[in-house]
Amino acid sequence: MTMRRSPRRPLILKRRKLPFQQNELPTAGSQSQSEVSLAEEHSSTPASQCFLDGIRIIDHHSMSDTQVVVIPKTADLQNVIGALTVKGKESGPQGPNKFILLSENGDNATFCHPAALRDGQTMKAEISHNSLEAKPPNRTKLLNKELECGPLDDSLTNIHWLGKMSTCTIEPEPTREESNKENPNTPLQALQNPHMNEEAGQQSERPPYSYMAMIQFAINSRKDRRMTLKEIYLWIEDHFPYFRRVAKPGWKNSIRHNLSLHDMFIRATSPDGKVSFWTIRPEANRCLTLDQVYKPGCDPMTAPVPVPMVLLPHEQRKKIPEVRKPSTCSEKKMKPLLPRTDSYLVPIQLPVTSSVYLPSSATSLPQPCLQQKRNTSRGAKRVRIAPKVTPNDISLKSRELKKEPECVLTKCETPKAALKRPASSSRRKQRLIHSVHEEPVLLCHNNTFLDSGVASDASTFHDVHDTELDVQQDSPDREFSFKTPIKSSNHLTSSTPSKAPLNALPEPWKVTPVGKGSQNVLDFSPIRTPGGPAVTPRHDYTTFSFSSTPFKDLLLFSSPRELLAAAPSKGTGPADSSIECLRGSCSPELLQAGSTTAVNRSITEGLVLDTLNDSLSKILVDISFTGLDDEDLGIANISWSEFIPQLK
Amino acid sequence: MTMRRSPRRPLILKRRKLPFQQNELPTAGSQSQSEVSLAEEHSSTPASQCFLDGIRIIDHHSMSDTQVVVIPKTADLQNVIGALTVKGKESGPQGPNKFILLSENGDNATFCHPAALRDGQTMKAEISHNSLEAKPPNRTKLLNKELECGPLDDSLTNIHWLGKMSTCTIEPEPTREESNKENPNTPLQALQNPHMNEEAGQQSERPPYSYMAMIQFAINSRKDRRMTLKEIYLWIEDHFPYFRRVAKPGWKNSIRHNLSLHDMFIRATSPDGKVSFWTIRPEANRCLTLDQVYKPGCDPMTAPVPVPMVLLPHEQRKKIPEVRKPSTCSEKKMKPLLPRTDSYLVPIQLPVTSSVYLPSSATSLPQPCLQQKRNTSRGAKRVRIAPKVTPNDISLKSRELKKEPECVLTKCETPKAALKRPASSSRRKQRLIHSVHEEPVLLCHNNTFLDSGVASDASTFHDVHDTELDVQQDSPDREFSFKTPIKSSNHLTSSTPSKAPLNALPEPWKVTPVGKGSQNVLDFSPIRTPGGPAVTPRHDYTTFSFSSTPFKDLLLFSSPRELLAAAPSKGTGPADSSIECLRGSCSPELLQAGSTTAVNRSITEGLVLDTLNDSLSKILVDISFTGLDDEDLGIANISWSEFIPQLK
DNA sequence: AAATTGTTTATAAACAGCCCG
DNA sequence: TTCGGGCTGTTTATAAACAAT
Repeated sequence: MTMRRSPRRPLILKRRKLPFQQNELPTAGSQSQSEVSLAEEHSSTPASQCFLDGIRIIDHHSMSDTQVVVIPKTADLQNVIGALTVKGKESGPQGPNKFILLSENGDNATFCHPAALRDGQTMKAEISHNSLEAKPPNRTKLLNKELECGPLDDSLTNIHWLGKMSTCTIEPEPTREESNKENPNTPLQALQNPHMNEEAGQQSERPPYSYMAMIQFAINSRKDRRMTLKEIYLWIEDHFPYFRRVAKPGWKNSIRHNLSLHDMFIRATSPDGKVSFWTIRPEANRCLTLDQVYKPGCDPMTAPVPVPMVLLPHEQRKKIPEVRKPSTCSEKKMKPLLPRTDSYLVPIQLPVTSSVYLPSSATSLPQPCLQQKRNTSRGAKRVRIAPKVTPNDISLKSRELKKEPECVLTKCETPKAALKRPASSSRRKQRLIHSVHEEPVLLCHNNTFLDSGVASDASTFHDVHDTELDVQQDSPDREFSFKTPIKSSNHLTSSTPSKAPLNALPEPWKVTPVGKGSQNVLDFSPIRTPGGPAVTPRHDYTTFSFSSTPFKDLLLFSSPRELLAAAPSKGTGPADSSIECLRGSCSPELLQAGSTTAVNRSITEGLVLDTLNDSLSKILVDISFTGLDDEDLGIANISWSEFIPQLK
Repeated sequence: MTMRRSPRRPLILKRRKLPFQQNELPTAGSQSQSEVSLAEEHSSTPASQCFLDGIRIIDHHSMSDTQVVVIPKTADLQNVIGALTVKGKESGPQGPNKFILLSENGDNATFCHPAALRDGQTMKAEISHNSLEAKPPNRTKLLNKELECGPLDDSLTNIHWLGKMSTCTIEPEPTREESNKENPNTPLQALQNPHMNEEAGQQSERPPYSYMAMIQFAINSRKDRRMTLKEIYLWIEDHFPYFRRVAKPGWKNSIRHNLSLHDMFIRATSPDGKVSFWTIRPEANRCLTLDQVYKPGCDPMTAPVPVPMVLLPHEQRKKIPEVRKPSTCSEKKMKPLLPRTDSYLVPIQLPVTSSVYLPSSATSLPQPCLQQKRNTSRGAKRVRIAPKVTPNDISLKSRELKKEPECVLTKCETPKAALKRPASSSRRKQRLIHSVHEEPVLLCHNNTFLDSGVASDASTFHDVHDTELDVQQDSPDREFSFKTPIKSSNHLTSSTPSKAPLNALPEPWKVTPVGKGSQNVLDFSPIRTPGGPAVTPRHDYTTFSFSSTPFKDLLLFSSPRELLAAAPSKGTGPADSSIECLRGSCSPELLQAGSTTAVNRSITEGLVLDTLNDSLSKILVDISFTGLDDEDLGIANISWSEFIPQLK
């Protein structure tokens, strides 16, 4: 049908580069407005940690190896297990290994975010007064206990786009209550509405979310955070009528494809094996819901975002600076709240005012760093494609900024010293490996093995590290150029098939590399555990108190101390233990599963983080399998030169 | 151009189901022919293991915690490190942790497969007499030391399809020697040859390999097993002129896409940071090369395969049984040597005669298990979609076959007993989780953590395990039916967009579930380490001598003992230690990286295994992060009922 | 400024397992 | 009962949009 034009992903999902401010503004909250309200409550009881269903894990007051697990009566066993798993992994080998499990009677779960508790305990009452979820009230109880997880906070909802949603979803077909069937109404408006700009156009625009995001929205809307495929379909159809009306039926294929592709989605089978649910890997789930991604009443394009990110002292985030080429009118209203920031590079985020996001296209960089036309600086570069460096530059420039000891190691030309682990980013792929030091592992000591969270964790940041290094080293020196002749083929030239190889670029500006020496790429993006909604602040930093390695400077920040200073409290006390974790003492799971305790991040980061999140596991596998850090290994560390003098 | 027909993946890559013989034939080599020759030499020195560049790791004759590493002078340091890494991980925490590194002078590397050593030592001389590699002699030295890795064995080459390749690749353009440019000749034959069936059609058929496979071929053809993107392009163009002639330029996009998508491919940057190479994760690399995938002179469709698989006593593998609907004449000559066997399920394989593969479409199942028309039994099912079970059936049927303790546990309804780890397959995704026992981890004991190869490993097979279980439990009992009405939409109905929803199936047979009780799904597919070419037999089984857990029955086989008995030697002595590894004592990396020592497998398995391989890491991450086996944990095991009586 | 390299999303499609009528 | 079809799930291919170099 329809000529099968080449599948076009929604333009809104286009990646754009949100440059990080790379000047040394300690800034943090320059033109702060007022949006801090969101999730800034509940900073008490630092040794407590909330999980799904309101399960809390508290340090025992006296025994360091023991923790108390408070389990609400309504909690699922699986959530208990999940929480314990997360906690256990988070705590690592040195962490407490005994748990005292207590049943919780009522609603004294004051440790957790109220929304999270509500989610677990009074969820069923939630549905009715949840007008902001914008979900058509029909089909609220599709299955037995699969209730919609209410919005965490009313202030979170009342969203522009959702508002349109709510109106439109109710109107089209009110008769879908009992019919749990799949596409009950696709026949109707399907074809007569191909342009979706007219009467129903507004409501049927393509949502600005990726399939992966929508699936997360759907799954996280459930109390137990699992959904069958069919329910995911329905949820998406309910909340995004585009898919019910105008989308081709292939969108379900895409949903399935995404479920299969991303290993953040895992399939679980009910105990009786009857149904299979799709869940989100708990360590990867940051519990994004649809109502979280919009700030109440804010225009996503211009309004500030609830909880902006911090922990990047110099990096200033801007919302999409340009007007986003106002063509394709269907996009104008579907502004994504979570535009891809800076090529998926997501900094750690602390609760600050929302204004750190530059409002809109108006504000350029506060510190103009010589942009050309687009005010994007080449700040945080994430995808680095074989940066050019010469050894000279390395030694020369490597101490420009931080002068970390590891920097030198990484770039060291002598193979012996180069026993670093291959770099890996927190992206899905793109873990750069410096081929000199391919597999540094030498040790087989007892539990330094897979357990070597140290090495694995460090490698997670290795990429950043490299980034900074490579940024500094930039000299034109290449042995063989990749220059390929223009390939005067009469059949398509570009290896990337593109619709218009003709230069029809509306905005011809380009960015010049600026001040490469002062780039602060923050690569760390800890992953939130499903301990209640994302706005829940984390109080418990005690799980990061590892003893393994001495504290090392975070390579991620131009000045880690500065970073710490800039971090606006809310658990700054244990912060450096968490940073230590970042650097070199956490196990991979800790990074993955245990980052619940990390600095509070904005929910709006979630979607972006999800990408990282989904990827992190893959990279961490590699880390686990490919390399262990040669340092921090303790006993099993073997000196290479001792054994291979001829290899020196 | 060309109307942009919807991208059509090569039909040859279609998955087909190669049913496993599930009857109890101890068989192993029923109608054995003669193809054992390939890699069956060098069964001496069982404690030696070869790695890249001819590096060998040998057990020390007296000290159990020590191994001797023999390093040829030509070996790269990185390969040394890689080998040690692999070996170390393979050995696991209990393995030797001391290495004596010896430099090897000449060619006394008798432990390794000759081809492997040749690869590492006399490689440069290899290129010239390597007519079988079918690589046009021009452009043999593209870069400094990137020499083509010669064919492992002359008997491996001389391939049907490759023969065509060699003739055609030389002919088209002899003038590409100096021009390292990218598409020097695409202009010429590009468009006038769109149907590729005529004069140059034969040589320009689409190769039956996936992009992932071809990239592996390319990278592994290099001595150092790394290639730049451009070299990958060139290699593929040289060896598969289809891409130079008829393919749309988008194929390069696909190459890049595959490189990014599969995390088996990692990008490494040269020490000076100038170039970035693409490499294959060493643990994931089974060193497949193009010349390995064809048996000398065998018709891939009908001829037996060099080293068939074993370790599945009852499962009988057939080559693609059907004639593969001889339409689309371009496919007829491009028979894939490695058809997708049984939905990517790859069993362990032992060196037996090739006849275990059923020759062709002629032979049905040796033990007719009531097939309908197609002789496919529902034997090894890999993708299981929420089979229905009733609790009654569980208890009733769960002991039908094996009566493993874990089976009962897995299906147990009481949450306490259900502390199993979520099931996970060795596919890319599809790790089934039984939601009751979501995160069984409770322990935080010292090195049982990420190090818990036991649990992780076990979980790798959990899926199979579940498969068997679920097979037994099959009763119609469902609470909510997913039945969706026929969706009388006038716009496309099927959620999976398909070209012909009209039932134009040439073969209308369907398979009936047969003898569900006697299914033997072998889910284990150890991954080969880059220790020389895949044909190299592995002698070293000592690394599997773990002490952790008592031997447990392999859930994978209906009778593990039988399986062991059926395994035709070649290291059967340590075989059960390896099986023990399979079951519950290996660390994930051992599965992943250390399976070098596992039973010898056919090179032809490689492509299929690659898929698993690429996936395994992802799954194993999940395993590492999500669950640890509650049994085999030793000290850290915590009784749930002890702590949560109220959850009982 | 343009081409190359790399990442990610979208869509189509083939196919397998499972269920149901 | 079997069979066919629909749903679910996995994987590959292709196009495309970007980003970074």
